[in-house]
Amino acid sequence: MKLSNGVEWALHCCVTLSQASTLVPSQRLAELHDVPMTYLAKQLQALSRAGVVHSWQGQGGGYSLTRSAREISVLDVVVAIDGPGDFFRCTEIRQRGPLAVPEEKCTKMCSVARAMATAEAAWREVLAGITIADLAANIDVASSGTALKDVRTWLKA
Amino acid sequence: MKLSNGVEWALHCCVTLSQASTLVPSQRLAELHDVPMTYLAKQLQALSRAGVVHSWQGQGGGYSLTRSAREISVLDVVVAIDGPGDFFRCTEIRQRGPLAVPEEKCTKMCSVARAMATAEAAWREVLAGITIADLAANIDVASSGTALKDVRTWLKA
DNA sequence: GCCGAGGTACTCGGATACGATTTGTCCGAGTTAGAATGG
DNA sequence: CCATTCTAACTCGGACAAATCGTATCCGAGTACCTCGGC
Repeated sequence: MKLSNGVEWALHCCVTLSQASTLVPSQRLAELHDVPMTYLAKQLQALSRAGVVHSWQGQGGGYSLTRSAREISVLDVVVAIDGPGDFFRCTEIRQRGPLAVPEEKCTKMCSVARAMATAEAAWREVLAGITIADLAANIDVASSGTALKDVRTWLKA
Repeated sequence: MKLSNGVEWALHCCVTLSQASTLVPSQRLAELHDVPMTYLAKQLQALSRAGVVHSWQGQGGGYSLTRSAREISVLDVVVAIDGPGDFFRCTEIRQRGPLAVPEEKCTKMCSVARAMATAEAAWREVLAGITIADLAANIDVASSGTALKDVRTWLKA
């Protein structure tokens, strides 16, 4: 099991957008991160559909965050790219085979599914507690405060 | 992103094996859960390689747990089937493009990768805290104590 | 000089091929149980 | 009757196809800016 590469790109793009004072087209985002423009566009499309970013067409158009970077969690981005589905989907094995449990007896979730759901909830909780603003702040600390400034400068050029 | 179906099968098989007083061949496990025998064998193979179960060849052979059900965590099984790799693998985007950070400056993990790693650790921690014995106990409670007894009886028949 | 219409260039959006990973299947190697045979 | 050998059936293990999902790409729809012409 692995997460789509698009998640990483989307997160970096959101951090970049949080530093932009103007709209940023996908061409420019792709250039900055050195990734295939056409494929990145697909991810941005997903972000747009999920309401994380807003798109503006036409000359001078591009993408912008729909709300403050502090209001966008990492989970929002992950769900937008990877879909809302759970890692683990119970196929109700207990209802199959010679010892099948009748459906009316299955009032509670299967214990296996429950365990996986609990773990997944913990995962989601952590991601929901981290915002794009947090990511940006950490990046800045790691680079001694130059990284975000460089990005802002580059975006204006 | 989704977890392999084999994980669910493997977990149920481990619960079943925890109730067995003798070796259980893959044919019988497949019959009980109503899944393709040949494919289930593949998952059991993975469990065997990971040291979760022990296999015995020849007539009267089959599988058994290598240790007590209380000593086997759900995480052990998941890792055995799905592999030890992380969901998220950082491709070091920060080292690419016009604003690439030189490698010697990358002493700390990327903040994006760190966020994902934290979330994944939380997920693993939950799964590491749940054992096959716990799963069995919960199944039994949900079925008013009949499910495991039925399994034990069926295994002897 | 000002206003408006038109064209053009640039943007995003969905539909479309390719590749990799997961899923599913098969046959061969190894081992044990049992039967047959000789003592 | 017992020990030994042989056979045969049953088990797992790794190697082999098919399907699904993620990756990558292209071309069309839409919009804003700029230019050009008329007033």
